[in-house]
Amino acid sequence: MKEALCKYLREKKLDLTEDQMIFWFSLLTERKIKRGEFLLREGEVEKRGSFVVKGCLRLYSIDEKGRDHIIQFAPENWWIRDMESYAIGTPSNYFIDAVEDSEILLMDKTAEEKLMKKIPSLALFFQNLLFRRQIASQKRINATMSATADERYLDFIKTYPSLAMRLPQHMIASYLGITPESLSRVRKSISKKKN
Amino acid sequence: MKEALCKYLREKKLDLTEDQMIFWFSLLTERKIKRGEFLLREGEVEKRGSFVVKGCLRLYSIDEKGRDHIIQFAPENWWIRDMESYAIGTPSNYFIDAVEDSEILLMDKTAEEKLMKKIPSLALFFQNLLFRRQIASQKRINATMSATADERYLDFIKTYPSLAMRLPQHMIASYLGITPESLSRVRKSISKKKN
DNA sequence: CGATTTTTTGAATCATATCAACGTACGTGG
DNA sequence: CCACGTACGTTGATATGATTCAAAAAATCG
Repeated sequence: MKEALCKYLREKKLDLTEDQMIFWFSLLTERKIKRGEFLLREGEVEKRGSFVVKGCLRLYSIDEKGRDHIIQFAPENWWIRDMESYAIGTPSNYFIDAVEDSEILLMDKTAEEKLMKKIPSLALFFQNLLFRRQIASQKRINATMSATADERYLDFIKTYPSLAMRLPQHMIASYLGITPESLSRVRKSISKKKN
Repeated sequence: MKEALCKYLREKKLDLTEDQMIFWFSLLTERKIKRGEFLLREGEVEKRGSFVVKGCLRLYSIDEKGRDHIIQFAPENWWIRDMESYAIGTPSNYFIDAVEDSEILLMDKTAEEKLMKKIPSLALFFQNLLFRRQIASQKRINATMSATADERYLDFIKTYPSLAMRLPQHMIASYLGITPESLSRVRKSISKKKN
């Protein structure tokens, strides 16, 4: 399972020595989780991050009315965790579970700290990931304010075409911040326009 | 003007030596900008970040219909820039201007790189800022999906009470992603409830 | 295959937007 | 320092996009 991470790092052009890789791997835990299985529940403290080798996870909240709101999807080669709970140590307001049967690599906090200390180039690499995520979040904030549901949906399938294929529609709706019914209507009106 | 930065760093418990401070200051440019003056316009490339000593800046987009959407406010002791344009070097989709007459310290990209290399503890400090911003962005994304305009407004004045006092209402509306008219009604209905 | 989940559709409703008008506050130049 | 003009905030009437609830149709799973 760990070769997947190797391959990912090569693609990201992060060159680590054999020793560095082995050291990193020694800090990771492999795990398979089934669709619907939880990695984090509201109220728990996030103590680790996950790298998705296969499958897909999601980070989401559930509001007082019982509606869920997906903050992030994590398909292959994505990292996922509740950063707030992880960083500050407070009980999480979010859930993380598997959207599909998945294979993941877990890295806990002490492991991460050791790793960053020992391999500074990795620290830089993770910082870059954080940077990109922040850029993406800002775009998403802007999009929810300035674009209609149609536009956001079209943008979603353009940005994440493979996700749009594999995910159930109600989850895409949840990510877009609309109801499944609305998404269904959006799709209908779009397909009309195309013909 | 630079003492303001010193004070800020002390509050943040970032201990730098005299030499380090002097080195940093040598890389900064002081500037005063008047209300309404631009620091960045759509189409330009962001080449620097600003630390606000006094006053308030804002980062916002303008959509095709001419409506503006405020992504971030930066009052005293905040850093502001269009990270996307800054990091990737692409033309910005945003504007940055002064909400009030302001005093700022500018740091350009080469300065930042030099600084991070020379003072690693500062790199860590900035990384922490980025972390916190990401957490805040995630919360904001979640809020726009799960909370009503009323709730988001109440949350805003709770989280940024001093900003809520100084800023014109239409800007708060723009930040919340609603129209000024709607905010006016939201405020009305809230004040009714209180009596 | 049946059972469960997901998607679609319809009708009523709700939150917010839009447009227009009016009053108010504000800062700017004479 | 006042008067004027512009920007800001409020209000009303109406429009619109999205939600809600209910139910049927379609897809998926065991």
